[in-house]
Amino acid sequence: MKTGPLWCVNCERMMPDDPGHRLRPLYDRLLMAYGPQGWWPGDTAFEVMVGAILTQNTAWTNVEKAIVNLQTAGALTPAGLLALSPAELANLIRPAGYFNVKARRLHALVELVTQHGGLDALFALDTASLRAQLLDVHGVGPETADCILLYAAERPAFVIDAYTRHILGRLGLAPSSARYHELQQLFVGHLPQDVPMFNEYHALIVRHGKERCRTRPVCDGCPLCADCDWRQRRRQNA
DNA sequence: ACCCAGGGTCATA
DNA sequence: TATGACCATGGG
Repeated sequence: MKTGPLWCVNCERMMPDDPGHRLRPLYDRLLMAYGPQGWWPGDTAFEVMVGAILTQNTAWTNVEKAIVNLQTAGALTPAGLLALSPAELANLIRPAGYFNVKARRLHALVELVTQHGGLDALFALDTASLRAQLLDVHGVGPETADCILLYAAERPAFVIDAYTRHILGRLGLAPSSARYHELQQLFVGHLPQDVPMFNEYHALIVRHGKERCRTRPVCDGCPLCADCDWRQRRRQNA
């Protein structure tokens, strides 16, 4: 990725060339501001996988209702979920929205688990193979695959979402045209491959987004704007 | 009434 | 490659 020098428009000084150098301080500041987020909410790896599908473009509060319905129906296991008809499953997950689409996606995901003879066998795969298998499932894209890798299989996969793109853009750390893999490499390439830290980092980014998106003026009390280091913008010529 | 959430797929140009 | 339509409920 092309990266020019970073210039703080507030304090008028140069920042390190590599935007990746800002990612550790960014994490520290988010953690300081919001504290540990305790992700992922869910008791089992399978429940996390189900939640990863259900939360696609959907508020988590709605997902919780769907999870409760599945739990009550005994459908939070591969066998239990597979025992449901598409219509029954769709009805249970109705509160999460897109219920017909997501019912099919859940069945496809369970099919992958079944093909490998269970979740333990599936998660015995190396990370690259597991990610490829997940991406083969209809309805599992890069973000959902990495959510499952990180929060269910506990692999060092950094999750990129819309909030991540927004924050990186505002801080001038990546262009809006950057692709998923490029943004992911920015994090993976400049941070230790630490699963609990990746876990917390993404959760903090989402927390920050929910906390501040559309509820307050952009820089009013924002923990990322608290000192001038965060008001940097890329410049062509210093 | 309007906007959008912890996305992904598919059809077009 | 890059947009746009579509899926659908619930809370602000």
